[in-house]
Amino acid sequence: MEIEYIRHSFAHVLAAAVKKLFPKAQFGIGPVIENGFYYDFKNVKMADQDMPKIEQEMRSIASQNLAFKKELWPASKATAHFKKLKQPFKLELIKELGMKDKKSKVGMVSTGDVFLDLCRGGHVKNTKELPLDAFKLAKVAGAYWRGDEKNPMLTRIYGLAFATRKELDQHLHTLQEAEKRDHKKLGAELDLFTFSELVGPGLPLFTPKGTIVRDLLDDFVWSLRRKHGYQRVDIPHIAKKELYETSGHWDKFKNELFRITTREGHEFVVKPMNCPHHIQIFNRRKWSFRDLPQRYASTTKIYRDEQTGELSGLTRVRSITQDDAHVFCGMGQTEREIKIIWEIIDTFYSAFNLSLKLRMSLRDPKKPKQYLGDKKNWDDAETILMKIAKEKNVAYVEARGEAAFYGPKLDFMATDSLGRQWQVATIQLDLNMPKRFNLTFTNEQGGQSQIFMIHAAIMGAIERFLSILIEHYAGAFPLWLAPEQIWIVPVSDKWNGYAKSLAAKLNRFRVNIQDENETLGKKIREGEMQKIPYLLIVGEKEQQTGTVSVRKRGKGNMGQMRLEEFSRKVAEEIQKYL
RNA sequence: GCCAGCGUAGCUCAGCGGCAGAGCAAUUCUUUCGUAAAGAAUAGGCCGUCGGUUCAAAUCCGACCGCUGGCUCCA
Repeated sequence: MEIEYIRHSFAHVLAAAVKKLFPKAQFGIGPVIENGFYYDFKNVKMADQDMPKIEQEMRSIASQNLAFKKELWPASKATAHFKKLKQPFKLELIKELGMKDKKSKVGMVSTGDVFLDLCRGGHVKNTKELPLDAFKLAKVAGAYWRGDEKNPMLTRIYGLAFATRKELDQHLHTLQEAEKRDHKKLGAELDLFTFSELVGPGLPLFTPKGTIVRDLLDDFVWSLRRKHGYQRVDIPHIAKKELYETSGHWDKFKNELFRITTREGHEFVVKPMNCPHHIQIFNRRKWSFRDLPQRYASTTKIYRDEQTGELSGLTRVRSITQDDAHVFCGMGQTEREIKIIWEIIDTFYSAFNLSLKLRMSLRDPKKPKQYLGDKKNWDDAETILMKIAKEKNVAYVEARGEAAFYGPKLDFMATDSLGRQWQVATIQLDLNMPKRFNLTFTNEQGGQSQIFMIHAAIMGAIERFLSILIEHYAGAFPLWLAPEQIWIVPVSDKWNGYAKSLAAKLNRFRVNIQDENETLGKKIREGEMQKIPYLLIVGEKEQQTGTVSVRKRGKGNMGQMRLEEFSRKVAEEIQKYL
């Protein structure tokens, strides 16, 4: 791939520039990534302001028409070379290449005479081939050597690189568009949620408008579940430590649990998950095969003590509202139940024009200690999920090591209007929790069989899903979801009375009257910026004829219409969605 | 948690050792308006918090709190 050569070559040029500007720099790795490249350095102290300097140096190096040349060196020679230059990371890499004997060779790539790097190759022939108008250093960040937090933190410089200037501009434009749609910004502008320093980081507070949207989303999920025999249950937000010791969460996530010690010294945990509570509801009595499946759903908050550095807007929070459901069934019912959930997921996401891709999240067979239970259970569960995906004839990517600690998952990835992918819904098949909690039912033969448990979240977390929706729609929610659907805008306050009478007639919708003392133009501008789906402009003409002038969001003036007709059309438009 | 950057009015930001500033928003008054910003006046500040340097700190230094972008983590 030509573009990969370009990006990789730029990484080397970046390293060469850093070597010149920071003689003490130690070099990590410099791979190609989506849209560009990065290179990791130690002993490089810099900030965003220093980037033009480095960029300039890169241009000056690249314009010297330096050839990229790969040679094979004996590992011992390369080791000696990097030892002399005090490059511990390169030495570690050579060691890790697993040289079998002394004759083993490693690749060394030179950029003219300015830089020599351990590298497998894949460059353009000469720096003169590099499109100097199509690259840009993007940002500086910290990154652990080899991605391990026990290792030293290096300075990572990210760069963007494309084959042409046009592609770079296009990408920069997309980034700009994404910034405009940033849910943190729109959330404040549209007054959907807020944070308080007194409440704490990662704990979003939802305003009246934001709460309307949350409730509508949750109602939608529930309307789909109810059709399939789900029952709502309600649970407390804390439980004794022992519940999580039994479930295995205590061992696995001890550090991320919010804990409470009562005045009598008992230890409680703020729930980080709902399954153990749902399990206790299921376990209140003995079940027969005739009673199964039992399907319990709760939309409820869970709390996880995420590290502060991981928190971000609504995407990653400490108080998470899950639309969580658990199905308790016999082995023979799992397939049907999973297909039902899958159908709900398809219906739900198509309502938002979000297309879904499937990820099969399986265990990493190399790390059995990370998972509960025995191999046979895991093999069974993974086989069932793969069989269903095959029957549905849906392509999927297999993600080894992405399973939950209690079972494999079908994870659904949504692609938004900017082409970005987000993990959303999840279906998890779990044979391990039922075992740990000893969940059984009486089968047709009168014996006891093990319960199979399915964890299902349609939105996943409402906070996160809302952030995706805000960015997907750039804040312009579809009519059924808009917290304010209609604004009635009197031309002047002489018509406030007429506006009031209209509002009363439209009270099945979410309507507001803009009767403050402002010019019409100002109020329309406000309405457009608040992304209100319909503005009804009313003045003398409208009052005399009993009509409204309809202005549709983004479309401008649609002309006059009888109120009844408008009302009917809006009702129809809402109906289309649900 | 780690690395880097940033915290000044409700919002967006200027000021960067010597009296705390602008636009928008808010309030009051004027205006009564026909499809994306009417005009005037008023009010609004522990310059994130605590400590240090200095005759003097929003400004320089340190710690903490918070935010942003990465890294690590993510049931």
